[in-house]
Amino acid sequence: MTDSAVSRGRGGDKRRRLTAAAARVLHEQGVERTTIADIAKAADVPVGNVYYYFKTKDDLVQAALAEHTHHLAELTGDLDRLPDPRDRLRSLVAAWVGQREVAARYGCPTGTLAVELDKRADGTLDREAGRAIRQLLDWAGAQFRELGLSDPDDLALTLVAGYQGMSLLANALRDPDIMIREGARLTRWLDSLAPAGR
Amino acid sequence: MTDSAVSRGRGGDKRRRLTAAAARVLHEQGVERTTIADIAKAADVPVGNVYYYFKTKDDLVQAALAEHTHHLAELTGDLDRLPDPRDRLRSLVAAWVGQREVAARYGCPTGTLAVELDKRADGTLDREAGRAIRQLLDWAGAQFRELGLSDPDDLALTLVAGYQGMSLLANALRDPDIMIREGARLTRWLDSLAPAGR
DNA sequence: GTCTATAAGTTGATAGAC
DNA sequence: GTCTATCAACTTATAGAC
Repeated sequence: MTDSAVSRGRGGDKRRRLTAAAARVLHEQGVERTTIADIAKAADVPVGNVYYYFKTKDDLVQAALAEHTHHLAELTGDLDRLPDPRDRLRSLVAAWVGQREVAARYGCPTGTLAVELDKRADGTLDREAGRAIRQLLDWAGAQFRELGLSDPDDLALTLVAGYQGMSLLANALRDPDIMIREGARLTRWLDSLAPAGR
Repeated sequence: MTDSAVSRGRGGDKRRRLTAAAARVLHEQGVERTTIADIAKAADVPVGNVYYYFKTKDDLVQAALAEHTHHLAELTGDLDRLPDPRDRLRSLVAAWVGQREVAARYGCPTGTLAVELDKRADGTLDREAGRAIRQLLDWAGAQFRELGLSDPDDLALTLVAGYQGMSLLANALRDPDIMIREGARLTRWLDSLAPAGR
C-alpha cells in the first residue's frame, strides 16, 4: 500500500465523513441545536479543520440535505425496477413503515429539516428543503400517472402528506405503531384506486 | 381612574403580553432562533425585565405552548355547540383551511413546535407538545365515537395526520392552495364515512 | 415592582503554525 | 493539506440601582 493510498484511506475521505455525520446529527439534534463541534466529533475530525472542507455551517446543512435527497433518489431508483407502478408505491410505503423506529424518535429527515429551515426569515436555505420534498412528489406523481389515474399530482400530494403527517405524529407521540396503522391505511388506499369512469 | 387601575392597565398585563408575544414569535421564528430579546421587543417589555415574569427561556416556551392549547380548547368548545358531530369535524377542517396563509408561511403552531422540541435529548420539554396534539386527537376521537363509527381513534389519527401533513407540505412548498386541495379531500372523506354495516 | 448594566458561557469563524 | 489557538459576537441569566 502506497503512502497516497493510506492518505486517501485515512484522511482523504474526511469530507465524506463530515457529510455523513452532518446528515445524521442534524437529523437527530436539529440544525440550531447542533454545533460545528458536534458534527466534527461525530465525524472524528478536529473542530477547526471543518472549515477547510465547508466554509460555513450552512454549507454543512446543504451537504446534509443533498445527502438525504441522494438517499431518496437511490430508493426510488431501486423501486423503478419493479414493473408495476402500484407495487413501487406500495414498496415505498413499506419502506417508510420499516423506518418507523427512527421516525418515532427523530421524524422524517427531510420533513423535520424543512420545518426548521422554513422558520428562517433570511433567504438562505429556507426553500432548499422544499425542493427535496418536491422531488418525492414528482416521482409519486409519475407513478400515479403511469397507472392512468386522474389528477395524479393530487394523489401524490395526498400520499406524501400522509407520510409527513404520520411521521410527525409518530414522532410527537413517540409511538412507532402509528406508522404501522397509518401505513396500512395508505396501502389500502393505494389498492382501492382505480382509473376514472367506466 | 385610580392609580392601581392605571398600573394594571399599562404594566400589570406584561405577563400576558409576554405570553402572547412568545406564542407568536416562537411560532414564526422557531424556539432556537428566537432570543429572549426578540420576545421582549415584540411584547414591548424591557429585556432584563422578562426574568421577573419567567425564570427561564423554557418557561416562556411552555407558556407559549399553553397559549396554543388554550386557543385549541376555545375552538373545540365553540364547535361543541353544533348539534351534529360530523358538522363539528367539517367546521374544524374549514377552520384549518381558513388559516392557510399562516400555515403556508409558518406551519401549524403546535406541529412545528413539536418537531423542534422533539429534537431535544434532555427530558425538558421534548414531550410537552405531544400532549397538546393528543388533546386534539382525543377531541376528534370523541366526535367519531359519537357518530357511531368503528375504530374512532384510528379515524382521529387519520384526520390529524392529514392536517399535519398538509400543513407541513403547504409550509415547505410555500403554497396555501395545498391546504385548500387537501382540506377538500378531508371533507369528502368525512362525508363518505358511514357506520359499519348493520 | 421595574429596569439597566453586566457577568458568564457558548458558538461560528479565522489566523497562522506545522 | 492538516490542525491548534484564539477572536469576536451573541445569548442567557443575574446583580443591584431606582
